[in-house]
Amino acid sequence: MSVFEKGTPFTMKEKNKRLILQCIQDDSPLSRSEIAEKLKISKPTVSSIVEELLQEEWIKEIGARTAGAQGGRRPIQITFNHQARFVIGVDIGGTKTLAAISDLSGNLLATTLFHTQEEVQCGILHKVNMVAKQMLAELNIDEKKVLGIGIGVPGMTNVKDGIVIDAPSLRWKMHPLKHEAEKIFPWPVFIDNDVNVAVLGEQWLGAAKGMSNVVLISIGTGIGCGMILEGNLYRGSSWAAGEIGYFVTDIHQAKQKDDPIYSGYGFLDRHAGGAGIANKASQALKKQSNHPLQEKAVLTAKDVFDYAKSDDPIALKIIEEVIDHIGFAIANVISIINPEVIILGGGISKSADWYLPRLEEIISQFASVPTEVKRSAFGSEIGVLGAVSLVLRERECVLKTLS
Amino acid sequence: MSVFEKGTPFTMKEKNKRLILQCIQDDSPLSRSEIAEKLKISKPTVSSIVEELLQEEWIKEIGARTAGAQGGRRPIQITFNHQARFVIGVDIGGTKTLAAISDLSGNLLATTLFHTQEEVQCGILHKVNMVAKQMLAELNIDEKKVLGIGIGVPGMTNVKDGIVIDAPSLRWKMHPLKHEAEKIFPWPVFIDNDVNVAVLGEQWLGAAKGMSNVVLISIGTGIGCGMILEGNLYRGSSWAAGEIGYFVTDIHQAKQKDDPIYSGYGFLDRHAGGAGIANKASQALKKQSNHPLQEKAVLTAKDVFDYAKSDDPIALKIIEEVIDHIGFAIANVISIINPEVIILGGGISKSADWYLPRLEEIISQFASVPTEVKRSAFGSEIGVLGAVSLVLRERECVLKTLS
DNA sequence: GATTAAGTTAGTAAAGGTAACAAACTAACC
DNA sequence: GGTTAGTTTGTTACCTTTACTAACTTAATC
Repeated sequence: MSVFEKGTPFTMKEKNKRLILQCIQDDSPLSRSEIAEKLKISKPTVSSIVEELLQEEWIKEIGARTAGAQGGRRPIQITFNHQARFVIGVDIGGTKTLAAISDLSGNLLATTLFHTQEEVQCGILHKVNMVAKQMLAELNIDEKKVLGIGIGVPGMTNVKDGIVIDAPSLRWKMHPLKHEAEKIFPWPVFIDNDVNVAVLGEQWLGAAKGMSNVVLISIGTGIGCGMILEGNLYRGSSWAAGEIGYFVTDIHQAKQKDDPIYSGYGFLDRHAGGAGIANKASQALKKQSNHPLQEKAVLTAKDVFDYAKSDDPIALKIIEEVIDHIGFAIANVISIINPEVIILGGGISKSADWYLPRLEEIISQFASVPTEVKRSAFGSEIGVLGAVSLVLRERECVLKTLS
Repeated sequence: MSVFEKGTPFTMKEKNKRLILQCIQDDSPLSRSEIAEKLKISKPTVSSIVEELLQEEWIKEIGARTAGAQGGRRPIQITFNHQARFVIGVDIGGTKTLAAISDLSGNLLATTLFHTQEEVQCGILHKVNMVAKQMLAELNIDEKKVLGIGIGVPGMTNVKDGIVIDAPSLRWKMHPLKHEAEKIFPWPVFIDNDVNVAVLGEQWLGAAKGMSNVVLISIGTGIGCGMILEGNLYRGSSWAAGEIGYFVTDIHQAKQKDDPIYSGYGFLDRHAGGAGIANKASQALKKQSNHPLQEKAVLTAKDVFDYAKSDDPIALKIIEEVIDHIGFAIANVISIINPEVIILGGGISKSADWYLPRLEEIISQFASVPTEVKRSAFGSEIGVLGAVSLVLRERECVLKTLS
């Protein structure tokens, strides 16, 4: 697709056009002459390509700047048109689904939230299509100006064939989501794992802006990570990269016969994931009497966290162990990947401030190189932002649409 | 360097030229017309580029094939000229250094081995230069036909600036090897970590031929791994990727106060590396009497392995623990990287047959996806082969030399 | 008005594409 | 067995696209 493309005058021009647009997007406002200087492309070439981009509305002229101190003609300022095209981002979660319309700079112009489960029967995608069209109508955006729709899915995904291999919370197995979506939407469809999508978002506009090597660790029901390596999402040879829920951080415990094995969950999931925490807590409470948590009908990881924060000894012991497991897992990730930064995402990242010092202690002591750990820069919108970023990345071919 | 290159008629031609040469290298013999068909480049363009490549001796015409069944002009067969240029590969090891002259297909035409330590004083590179020139003279190869020299170094290396950050066995710290080499050799110089170089070799011609996602795990004095991800060597954000010697596979043991810490070595190095094995064995023997290993003045990991193979209980217990640590470490690598294959390299890979079943057992039980584990396809020549591959990869610009 | 910088116009060179053609072969036919 | 039709390879001639250089116009400052 990219490497094996032959060179023709046409591809040559496409390349230069993309280069110029990118340059304007990064450093606007710019004049034609500044672009020529920056990219070392001759002024006539720049002028002719800029002319085309203007016609296609990718860029705008915003009048002349004052001339330099030594005089000369005033340069015509050119800026990127953030509203040239739009992208639809969708974050399908186990409980809630968020859909949004975004411009080319990641400004979310409209969002709609709905409960996933209520729609899972008659088709989440139809619901998405409905709310998307509604939002587009309200914003008065022509459907033809939509570059594509990006969908983040909570499960392992074969991006190439567009198949969701396994998404337990949606009960999808080998679900041909992309194919199905292409029948419904009039736009190009791109799908990926929710963690991959999240790290794309953080690298585009969040805690890892512009970095080339980024790992986002998501701790929720299970534990997983998304990785951007050398600027590109790394998905592994069978879409299973980043499955650190399977990390074994204690070989003696792993080898014990009574260490439980649930299919679809790994050692770290069981010992540090949300479900594992709740499980451990209820086991510990059985041996105990008169504990306030016993009154809860359904025990969640959040409950255990809350009690730990208020220094409840039982909860604290559990959480400390959990944090240790996570800390060593992160240290191991650092040792093998050597990222610029580790970003904490997922439900548990909300209490990050509380346990971050302990994580940092473990990392500084055991990881191969000291590495910064940050929490996610976004809240619930990270998923849709990442989905938008996915579309923009995969559709480098953007310029071909209108030219 | 690659992404930000503008498109000009010249770059366009370079691209097509490279494409055609690659095509011939992969599938020779080919005719002009087959190339045009394969690459969808017009016949006149192919002819003119082929003409240039012939002039530059990158390819050869080897006479006509018989025509097809339906008649027609006999196609002129074109093959890649493996001897068009040559590459020098150097593998600097802690004890021995191997230098070799290779053609473009990885045939080692001549090799020279010498002891590293004897030359480390007055300069390994001068010795390399001497033997290289000698080999070139014997093979009657013009110095100008050497594309470059690749050097594998046993330590962390900053490839961009050409600085060896830390190579304990050579006592190099922040050693500007590339700069020094460029003063000595009349050829372009490329350096990298020995493990990175090894995985390049395996992916080029060995156990991972043509695969895109490969991890080579090297177990010697310490433990490290080299990774090819999406076809490219992955080196991390500060040249520290693959430092799995720092993996912690047992958090309880790691947290113990008496778990020793040597700087430059990680948890896994200490518990499963060569030095760690020898250490553990001598400790165990102190509590024992009348053990044949006690007679050894210097205890090596190989000794312990040999005794374990002959069912000596003390050695066996140590080795079994070591294999477990390594097995879980590999399982963790698989879970995060999801490579197509894991290759075992380094000194200990020689006894791989013996412990491979146990590794496979651990991996199938604990890794996120079942993954094949192979041993290295090469012996001592893997380092120089990889170094040659490094030069060929980094010098994609090959065609610019003579054109 | 001289100077300077921005942007355009005119002409040239480089590269790839298409179409037609020569070359070289097979096969069938008389 | 010689001739002819059909096929495939590789080349030649010409066209189009694109970028570049150089000169020029425009619109500022001093």
